[in-house]
Amino acid sequence: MTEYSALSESLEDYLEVILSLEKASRVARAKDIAEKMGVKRGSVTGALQNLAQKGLIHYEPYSFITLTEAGKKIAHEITRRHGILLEFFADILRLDLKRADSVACRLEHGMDRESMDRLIGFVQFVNQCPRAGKDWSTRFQEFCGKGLPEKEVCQDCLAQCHARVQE
Amino acid sequence: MTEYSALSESLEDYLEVILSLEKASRVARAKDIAEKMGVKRGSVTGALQNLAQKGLIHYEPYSFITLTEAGKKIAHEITRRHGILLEFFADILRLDLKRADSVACRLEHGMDRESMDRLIGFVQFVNQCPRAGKDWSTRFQEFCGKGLPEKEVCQDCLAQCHARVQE
DNA sequence: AAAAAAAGTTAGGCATACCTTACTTTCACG
DNA sequence: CGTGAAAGTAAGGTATGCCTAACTTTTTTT
Repeated sequence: MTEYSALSESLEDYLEVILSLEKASRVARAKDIAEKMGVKRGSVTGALQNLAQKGLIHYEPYSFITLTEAGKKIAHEITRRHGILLEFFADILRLDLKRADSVACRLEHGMDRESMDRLIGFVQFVNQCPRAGKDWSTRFQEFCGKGLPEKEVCQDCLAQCHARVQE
Repeated sequence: MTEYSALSESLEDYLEVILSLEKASRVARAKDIAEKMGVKRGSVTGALQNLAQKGLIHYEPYSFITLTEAGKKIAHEITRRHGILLEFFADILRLDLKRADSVACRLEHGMDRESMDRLIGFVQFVNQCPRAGKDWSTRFQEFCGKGLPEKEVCQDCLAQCHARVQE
């Protein structure tokens, strides 16, 4: 049991941002963290001290910042949550990328492991189950604008779907 | 445009709780609010003063608490979000009620209007589209345990689905 | 290598949102 | 009707998380 439930949303965000900066530039600089987080440089220092004290980053004043193994683990977990939520909102709910990303960002902290696993499963299921799939998501998009179509259209849709799986 | 985005998550929770207490008992008492929120009685007073000052509740020290029209509107909005999320996590993702409720509670503050509307649409779509529906959710549940079934099972599933819509 | 610019830190402030303890009001019942 | 328990409030404390302004360190530029 990784006891990181103690991390605040804000600190989770910091870890996520540090990970993404590490990926992009090998190390994270306070200025870039501030920029990505939308906070001022001064606000970053305190957060870094906090994370360092929790053993999640390597931090020496006036030097570069990297994640520890423990920090990396958490950052990956958050990033994964973010990614799945993004996929759900963008690919399944068909929200535009920007909005999907922003809502993923806000929800990622509220998802527990089990709910997350279910959501992952659901995204996979929609991708793999012949009754769902990409074209089904497109149907959903149409549904959002016009509601359910004529019965014949539905019958047709299902007939095609049926045919496809018999190949 | 109802400018209540300024409300903190905590205050949104207070409104939601007050609404549910009003429904149950016509008025909300500070003690019950404290109990439902899982905070101490003393913490409630400050929140109530804050809400009163924002014009969202009728509040006189030592007397009962009711929502103003503005407060009612927000409380209903939050409650609606909660309900939809609950439905999604319980009926579609098939999480048990308790967990679905707790995750709904945590996510409800992060949902914006548009994402909410999409999710509402999706829940409706899953209920109405012949390719989805209750039995499809059951398939999902099986998928969670065992993954996608044999091809023949899928073909069979779709054949039945097809037959149903031709009735 | 010195000065200027950029990056980072520190210190002090503010708002939220809890807590606890002590005090006040209300209400119910004897 | 008056008193004690329950409900409510007030005051003061803690932690988070942001801000600004002033200061220090580092890096760049000439």
